[in-house]
Amino acid sequence: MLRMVRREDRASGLGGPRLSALSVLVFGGPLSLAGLAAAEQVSAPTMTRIVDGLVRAGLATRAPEPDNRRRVRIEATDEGRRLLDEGRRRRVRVVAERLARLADSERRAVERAVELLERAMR
Amino acid sequence: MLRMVRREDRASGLGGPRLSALSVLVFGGPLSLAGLAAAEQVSAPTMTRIVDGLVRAGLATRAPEPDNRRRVRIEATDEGRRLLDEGRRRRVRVVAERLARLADSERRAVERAVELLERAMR
DNA sequence: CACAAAGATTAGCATAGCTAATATTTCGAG
DNA sequence: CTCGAAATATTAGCTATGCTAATCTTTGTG
Repeated sequence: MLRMVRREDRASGLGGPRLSALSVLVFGGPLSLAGLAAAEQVSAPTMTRIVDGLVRAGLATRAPEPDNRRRVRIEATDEGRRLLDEGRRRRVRVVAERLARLADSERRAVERAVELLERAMR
Repeated sequence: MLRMVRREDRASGLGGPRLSALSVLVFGGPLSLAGLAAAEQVSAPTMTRIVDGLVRAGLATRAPEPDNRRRVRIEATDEGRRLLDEGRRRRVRVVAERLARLADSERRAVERAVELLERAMR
């Protein structure tokens, strides 16, 4: 999901992959390991260790699914949600400050270009 | 310099940091280790090892500077230049194909927005 | 000459990426 | 109902990247 670690993100103490996986859990809800690995385009063993780190840090929980105990259900904790919200606020603030330098009409032009690019790149 | 490894880059067999450092050498010319580390915003020991990899792969050379032998001069090889050019062609082609979906006026609107954002983010 | 400063490397640790091999649980065929 | 195959996750073992602290080499200076 997230693809880069920016200066504003480093305050969290988490590396990019953990932060990114956590954001999938927070904004997309609980997932199996395979689901999370697919969402992050990473192999299952790699995701196992990223989740290890999140669980150790108290940012996610891991428990076997009751229906099918081959699967694990990975879920963000409240602390994980809080950490991510703070990170997002920091990020948004940095970009918002810079966008505020543009005139209203210029900002509208940027919005329009974003729409065009989203359509073209899809 | 480069910040992400895209699908189109992986054909090179190089990871993001090596590819990125190589691009600095190719487009910016030879540099000392400290110079390259600063350009890539990475510590000197980290850059030492990235350069190790480039040299092992035959994509860069490392030699002591004759004037001041404390320094090393790191330079891209012809093979390094070739590899990077091919990667760039792949990348440019992917984006160009998608941009071709836009009408001329739309593409001009995107260009204008890029200028605005470059100014605002600086 | 002796010692400090500059520049690079080495040592040692953690995170992330991979593939191959190994549990563990579930399902299906007979 | 049992036994083997499939599904899912983890472990093992490798490489690459990131860091700081310690070291080595070269240069400059009192």
